[in-house]
Amino acid sequence: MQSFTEENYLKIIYHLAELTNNVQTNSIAEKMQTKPASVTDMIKKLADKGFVDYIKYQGVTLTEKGRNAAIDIVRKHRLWEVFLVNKLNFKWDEVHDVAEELEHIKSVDLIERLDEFLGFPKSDPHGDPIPDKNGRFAKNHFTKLIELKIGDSGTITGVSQHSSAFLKHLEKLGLTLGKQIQINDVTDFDGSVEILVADKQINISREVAKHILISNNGKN
Amino acid sequence: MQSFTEENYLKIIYHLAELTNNVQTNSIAEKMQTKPASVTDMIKKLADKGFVDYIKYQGVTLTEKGRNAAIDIVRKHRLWEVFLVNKLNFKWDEVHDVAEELEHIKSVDLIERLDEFLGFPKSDPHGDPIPDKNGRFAKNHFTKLIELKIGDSGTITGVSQHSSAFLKHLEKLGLTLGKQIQINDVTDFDGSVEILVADKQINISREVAKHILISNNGKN
DNA sequence: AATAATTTTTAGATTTACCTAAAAATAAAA
DNA sequence: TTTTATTTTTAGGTAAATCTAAAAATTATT
Ligand SMILES: [Mn+2]
Ligand SMILES: [Mn+2]
Ligand SMILES: [Mn+2]
Ligand SMILES: [Mn+2]
Repeated sequence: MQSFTEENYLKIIYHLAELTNNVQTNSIAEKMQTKPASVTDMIKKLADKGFVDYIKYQGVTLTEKGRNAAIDIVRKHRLWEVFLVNKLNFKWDEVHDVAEELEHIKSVDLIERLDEFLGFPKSDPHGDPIPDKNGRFAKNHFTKLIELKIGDSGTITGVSQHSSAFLKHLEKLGLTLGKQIQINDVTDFDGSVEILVADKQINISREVAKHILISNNGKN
Repeated sequence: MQSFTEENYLKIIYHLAELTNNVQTNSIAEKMQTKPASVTDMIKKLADKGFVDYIKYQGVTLTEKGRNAAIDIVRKHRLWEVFLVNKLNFKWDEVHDVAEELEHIKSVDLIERLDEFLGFPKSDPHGDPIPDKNGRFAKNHFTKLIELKIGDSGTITGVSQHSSAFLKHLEKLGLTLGKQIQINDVTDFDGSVEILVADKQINISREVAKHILISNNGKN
């Protein structure tokens, strides 16, 4: 059984490993909002417990056991987010912090019943896939909106930024999950993108376009 | 903001204070499954923070602030128990341990929305009253089944023992909340009680009868 | 009132998760 | 290939919550 803190480390290592196989001490420290020295301490402990493989100065990788533990926490986090949005009427920008706490509740039974209660959802309110009880899930294969060309179209199916500020902004622009969009123009000056959504033409900044994920996109 | 541990101390002191106004160090230690020396340490801290009044060797009493904090935790615990039983189909004997964890999730918004989602329940699966968001609740005024006389009748509206073993036993006997019962006889030999429930005559031990709470009882 | 039993507190340690400052290793630049 | 910069680790320490053993206070019993 892992502590609250160990679970947070595992989850963060897991997410960082999605970007780079070998995860650096400093990246973990940044995400954990702690100091590199503390991370080294914890890494040693996680290695002792068999959750990570660790070579001094070479960063860490999750073991099978570590990855499973991490995926289990991700599963809980996302299921709770679905619960908060679908059952308790939270907005998608309000759920992350509460889910950060709920994900640590230890009861296999609880999470399986919750999954059932929610109708075995496949993705969370931000479009992220929810692992099943065996840890399996389809890896999303989205294109960033910023990478689309003029004339391309598709459906908003995810976001790669979960901050409340960003999500509220999208909401205001009407850019929510499931919405159909089309690229009309890309501004030379600042890289902002003109898109068509719900029959309206709007302009979004490059920064915003970077974090919107599109699927099912018909290239021009 | 209180820590997980502080919250548990406050809740336990609150429950003990329902029995005796001045709560002893040893009773707290027993309930917390810790040592008296640890309790003394924590009591000092809680006193510093203004949650309890404390005089050396004289035990503790909750301050207004401490009582409010404790009631808030009790409210969360009981609401989560209702959720687990009514929405996730847990049995009444399976919910306590999970609720012990869930009660520490810190989000006022969450618990108010949960309350609403559940339809503002007035009591939990064990018949215990649920404080409203202002901490107000009707204090139950039940009679222990053991105190009834032959011929008395009433409705099972609570239990004063929450162990899984006890609750499972009641379930098997058909002695669940809302059931109508009548006292038919009390055995001289062992103090066991003959009761009528759902047209069936059953015998329950003195120990069981002590922990069943009856309301609305028509005396003979 | 004196003695014994119980309860409670202090003293001193331990464990977990942190921290700062300095040393060591690795990577990048000159 | 040195030198410099960055990353990572070690060393030593702190705060929270716990523990054991022993001392002190309170309560109960003779
Ligand atoms: Mn989230
Ligand atoms: Mn999410
Ligand atoms: Mn309970
Ligand atoms: Mn209960």
